[in-house]
Amino acid sequence: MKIVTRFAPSPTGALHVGAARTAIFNWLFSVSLGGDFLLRIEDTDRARSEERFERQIIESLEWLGLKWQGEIVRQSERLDAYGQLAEQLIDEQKAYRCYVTAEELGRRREEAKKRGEVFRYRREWSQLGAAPGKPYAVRLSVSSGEKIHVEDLVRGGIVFDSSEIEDFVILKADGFPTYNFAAAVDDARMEISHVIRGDDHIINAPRQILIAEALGFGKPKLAHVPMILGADGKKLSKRHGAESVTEYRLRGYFPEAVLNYLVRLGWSFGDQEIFTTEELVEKFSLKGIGKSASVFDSQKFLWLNGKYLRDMPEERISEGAIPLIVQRGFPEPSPERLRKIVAQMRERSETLNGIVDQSLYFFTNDFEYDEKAAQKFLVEQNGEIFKLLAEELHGIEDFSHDNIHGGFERVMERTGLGLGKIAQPSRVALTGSTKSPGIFDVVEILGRDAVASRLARAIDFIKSRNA
RNA sequence: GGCCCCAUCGUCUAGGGGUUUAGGACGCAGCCCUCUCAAGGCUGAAACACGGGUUCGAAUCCCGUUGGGGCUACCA
Repeated sequence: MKIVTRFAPSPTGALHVGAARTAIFNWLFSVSLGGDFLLRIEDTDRARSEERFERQIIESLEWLGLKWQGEIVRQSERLDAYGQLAEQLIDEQKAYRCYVTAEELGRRREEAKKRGEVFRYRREWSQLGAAPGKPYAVRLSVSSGEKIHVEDLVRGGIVFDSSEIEDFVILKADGFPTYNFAAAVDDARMEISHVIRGDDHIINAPRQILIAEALGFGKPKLAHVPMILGADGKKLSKRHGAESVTEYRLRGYFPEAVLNYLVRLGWSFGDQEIFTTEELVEKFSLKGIGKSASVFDSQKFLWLNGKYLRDMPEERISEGAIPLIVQRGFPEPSPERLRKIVAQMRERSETLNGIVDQSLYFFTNDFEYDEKAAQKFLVEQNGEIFKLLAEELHGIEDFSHDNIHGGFERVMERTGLGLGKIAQPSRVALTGSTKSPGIFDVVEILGRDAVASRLARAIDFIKSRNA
């Protein structure tokens, strides 16, 4: 059997990490088995679907490197097909027109709830309010008292009682299919062999099976993967903060890291934490998927991204950093200088944005002193050190790490102080804070002029403060 | 409420009857390295939800309880 999977997002928002993981699982499954991975846009909710979301989802998929085969299928472009199939079911008496409005139904549901009853649509209401030309929905006739067996590749067999399922709508009054109908029809039409989707769809499985059976279509194999929960244990959603792939891209995460983190949420391969994409393709299988929901841990995600950051070819980091630097209003540094900054900062950051945000003092002399740091280190006796240091560094011909080290050594000799006593105040004078790469590296990257002016600035600062 | 799913450290997970003093990872704590911060290395604290079975033996199998989650739309 040819393996065909699909990712079927509805364009009602950015690509959510939960949806992204579903896409990743489908993609990995098909790629690892030499099958096809298709993309279908489920834009049957006219009110909520927007084209910009579709574009955003596609962009995220491309960014993650999830390539699909063939044309994108849009359900909104296939209205005729769903309509026809619905008509066919009506002709075969497997479905019928329902004239009861959604509002009326809502009212009845309310009432039933008040009485503590479970509301289920009854066929006898179908002619309620029927009139020529009046809009209607199409409902599937569901006979009660039957067992519907769902074979799930992750969970095993699940049995539903058809009595629990009302005659649900397959075609809305606006002529659009409902999710269940469109999905069942398209999965068959696109010859999807395996449907891998979130746990929250388990409940839809029997309905889609009913539709496929009514239509005489084959049924794809099903695999329901556990959901991703927020830190509060609830279904991950907008209120959990950064939850879209776009968001993480903008925060300076790498696509490989996003892929790696997401795939490990709910799937595992022994003890392994880090996977290249090639390894994932090689090692992925449905067997590794767990059954319980997982909590999205942004700290581990950050750590993983940092891991990738430390391993990544330098050029790629530099390339990614340039726009961020420019975006913050600084001129683009020379490649050599950027290379040095990146080499230092990649050890101290987790994301691309982190690198840039933590190295602002490399790009401007006009930075603020950290208040506590200034309090402690920009004091009278250190002013003398800055003067000596300025002298020693000024005389250095070749402004390299080793020669700078020598300059510091001479200051140490002249003052009788240890390196720490000199480096730390200098760090504050040069970077405004007590945290930075090694002081010789900082000095080298800054260059003679910036170092001189910053030391002078610190000396002035001390003076003005004492005045 | 009804239906469905799930249950190993705080979190992601390994383990699927004896190999287990339950392993790894994030996070946390300590130590080492060290000019600070990181990175890196080492060490530590930290879990089989509970109750019944089955079995010579159960984290592993079964049942129940409890807890959590999902769905309950002319949303997907």
